[in-house]
Amino acid sequence: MFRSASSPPKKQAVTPRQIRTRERADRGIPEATVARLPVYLRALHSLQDRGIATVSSEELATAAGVNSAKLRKDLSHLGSYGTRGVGYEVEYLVYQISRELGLTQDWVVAIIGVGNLGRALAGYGGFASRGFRVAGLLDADAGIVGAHICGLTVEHIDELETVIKDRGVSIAVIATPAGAAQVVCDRVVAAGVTSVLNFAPVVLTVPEGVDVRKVDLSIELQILAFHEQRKAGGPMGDQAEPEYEVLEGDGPSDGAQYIEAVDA
Amino acid sequence: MFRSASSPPKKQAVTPRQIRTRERADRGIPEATVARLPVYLRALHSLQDRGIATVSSEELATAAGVNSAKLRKDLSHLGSYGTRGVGYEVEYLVYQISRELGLTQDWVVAIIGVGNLGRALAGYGGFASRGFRVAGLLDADAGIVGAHICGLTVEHIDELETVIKDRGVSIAVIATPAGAAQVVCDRVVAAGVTSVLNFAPVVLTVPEGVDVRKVDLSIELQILAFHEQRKAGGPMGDQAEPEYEVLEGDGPSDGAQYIEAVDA
DNA sequence: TAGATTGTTAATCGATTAACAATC
DNA sequence: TAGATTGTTAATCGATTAACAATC
Repeated sequence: MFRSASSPPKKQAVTPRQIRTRERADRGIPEATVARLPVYLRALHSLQDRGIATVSSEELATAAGVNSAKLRKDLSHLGSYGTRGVGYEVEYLVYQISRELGLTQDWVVAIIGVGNLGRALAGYGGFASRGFRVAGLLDADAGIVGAHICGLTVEHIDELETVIKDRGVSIAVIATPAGAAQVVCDRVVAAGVTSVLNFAPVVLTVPEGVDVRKVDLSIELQILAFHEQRKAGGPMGDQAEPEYEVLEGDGPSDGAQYIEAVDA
Repeated sequence: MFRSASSPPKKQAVTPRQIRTRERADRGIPEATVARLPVYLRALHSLQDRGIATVSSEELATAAGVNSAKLRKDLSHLGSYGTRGVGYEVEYLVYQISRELGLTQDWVVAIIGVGNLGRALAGYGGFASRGFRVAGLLDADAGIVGAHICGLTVEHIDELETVIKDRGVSIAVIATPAGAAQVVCDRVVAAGVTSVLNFAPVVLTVPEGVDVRKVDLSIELQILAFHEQRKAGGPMGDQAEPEYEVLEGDGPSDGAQYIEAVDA
């Protein structure tokens, strides 16, 4: 507060790029950084468990699987929470990252679809410890409704709107079959939910202002397969290099030779 | 083949940037593109199911949830598989993307850890239809070993190396508790696996040449919470805008005022 | 003070996007 | 030919990284 209008920075020409960068920095934290904060938080919790009170960017970066420049850059978006020559105080950093991520408050979650995946999610210990409280399990299958899972009773999907409104659900986890996902999504959004975590293998359509994140087991495997194929063991791994060199600087319609390579 | 040395492109100065871009284009497909190919493939399969034979970049992009320029750019990395004025032939594009991702061959998968999550993965229909064959389910719990799940018998973790080698497993899916994940990972890598899909909430350390992808349920929720917090409903949502304006052009250590805002 | 480590700068890299020439 | 749509270009954007001044 008391530092508001003090000591303006040295006067200098400002490029459009710099203006945009500054606006972004002021407004929020880069998406890539947000996605890594939970990873840092987990590493910090692990350090806490081991009774470590202070950590350097180098050590924390290693624990989180990133390079230290990236870690420092990421943390600098939150503020100056380290001490030069010393490092970061673990407990303080845990608090700051938690607050930034919104984990100092509780989030009420409903899981829709109580198959194996829904059950796995309901029983996942990582939720409760991070401020996520599962307050509803819903399913369309009458054979599952009424079952007791992880201290909750499975309710019928007809109760969806009631559950969301009465219990203040703000995050919906969709673990239904693909065919039901969009309908369920429309209903939770209509009931006021603005954050959806989707495990169904479909692209959900939502109105402006609603956030959807997608976890797709099959897509991850397909990405692995792509890279696996390129390794020595893959059937095309050895041919790839010379094949591409022949094409260097060539025009479009390179595609034709791929087919030949496969048919041959 | 027969187009190798024909018609060199117009002579012109080439910047270092262009050289790098060309090298990358020749060598492979950008990671961001690879990650989207499975999404396009799914959308195309859906079109096939509906009997649609041809699709424009605009339509396919909408179905996949991306913009059409990005889609065309992505597909251009594979080759020229469209027809100007017409669009893409669905069946042909399915084939080309499948081949590029390595889905025209079968990949043998082992799932380690047969809790609810492992079971969900074992039963996931999206695998078999994409060329992934689950050939092993392993667990350390004697109470689960021997159980029949999705046509497979759960085997003891002691059999891990045998299963991997005898059945030609090339992708390991780790669905164990956090504490067991690194040990299991070390073992599958030692047995020859070079692609790992990790569901355990830990950062795995692997040697050069081994690919690890990570799916973390808790991290996805935390990212959602961050954005949810910034919306109108969140406690800071309304204050954020004016608060930031005061800081515009101010020096470092902006962080201090965040704390004040919370404490106040 | 000397050593250590942060926070920031600036260069580079990779990804996105609008626009449009090429061409069916 | 006229209309439609691809494939490519080039501008812009956002992310990564090494290097180092600031400073504990």
